[in-house]
Amino acid sequence: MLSIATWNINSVRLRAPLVQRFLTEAKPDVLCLQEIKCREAEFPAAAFAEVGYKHLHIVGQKGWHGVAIASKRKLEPVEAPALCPKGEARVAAAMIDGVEIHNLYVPAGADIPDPALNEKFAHKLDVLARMKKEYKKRKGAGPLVIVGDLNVAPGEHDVWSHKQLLDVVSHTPVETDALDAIRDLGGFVDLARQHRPPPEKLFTWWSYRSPDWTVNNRGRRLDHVWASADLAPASRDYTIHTPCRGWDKPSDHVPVVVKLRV
DNA sequence: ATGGTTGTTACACAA
Repeated sequence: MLSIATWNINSVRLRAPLVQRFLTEAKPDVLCLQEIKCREAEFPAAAFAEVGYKHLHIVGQKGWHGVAIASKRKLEPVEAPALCPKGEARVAAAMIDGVEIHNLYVPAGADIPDPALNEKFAHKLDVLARMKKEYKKRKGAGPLVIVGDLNVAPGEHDVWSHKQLLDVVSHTPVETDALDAIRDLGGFVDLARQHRPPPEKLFTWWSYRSPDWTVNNRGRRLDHVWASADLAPASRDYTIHTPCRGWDKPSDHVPVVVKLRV
């Protein structure tokens, strides 16, 4: 069995103790992090080694973005698809136990859902378009898991209010259509919905801009785990670690873990 | 309808 976790940590240096707690309690074989917000040399590698995660593949930059894969098992970095036109640290790829893992951090896209008025939204759509092209081309080329903060809540049960979020970046039709197209043309299965089909609501993120995240449960499912069609039947479990949102000084995202029989 | 919080950085910006 191979268990893979994904978590947007919003500064891995600030939250290294939380990561240690999660790894100690959940014990995934692999943890994919987004928004580490540091360079490779600044990554708190000792904190990971201390709890058994000695294999690291870090793609960082100063201050913002940045992704990393930490593993108990041997990891072989592989070439990541060029998804960001600005060359920001948004993709890390590795082979672990014969499974290719792509750890992605798609731009949030700021507030105005119009690419003509908002350069960041245009950037987000550009990254999604590159994903579509790359993964359509790669289809059928071996077992692949895509994880990460894709910053899109695709379905109406992936947000607290479909109607009220239709004009809100992360749930606009241009974004949700793009994500659906990437998944379908790439031949991927959304493991969350394989295990927990609609109409169950599933959230992995709750905004900091609310005094109490538990009030009205106004979340969104921005963090995803997709498996290539050949691998999806090997999926055995899908868990959202919601209590992590209530830990001291939390990330606004919580970890998601899948188990694969490989 | 609006504003709300957090992290990194340097005297805002990104989310």
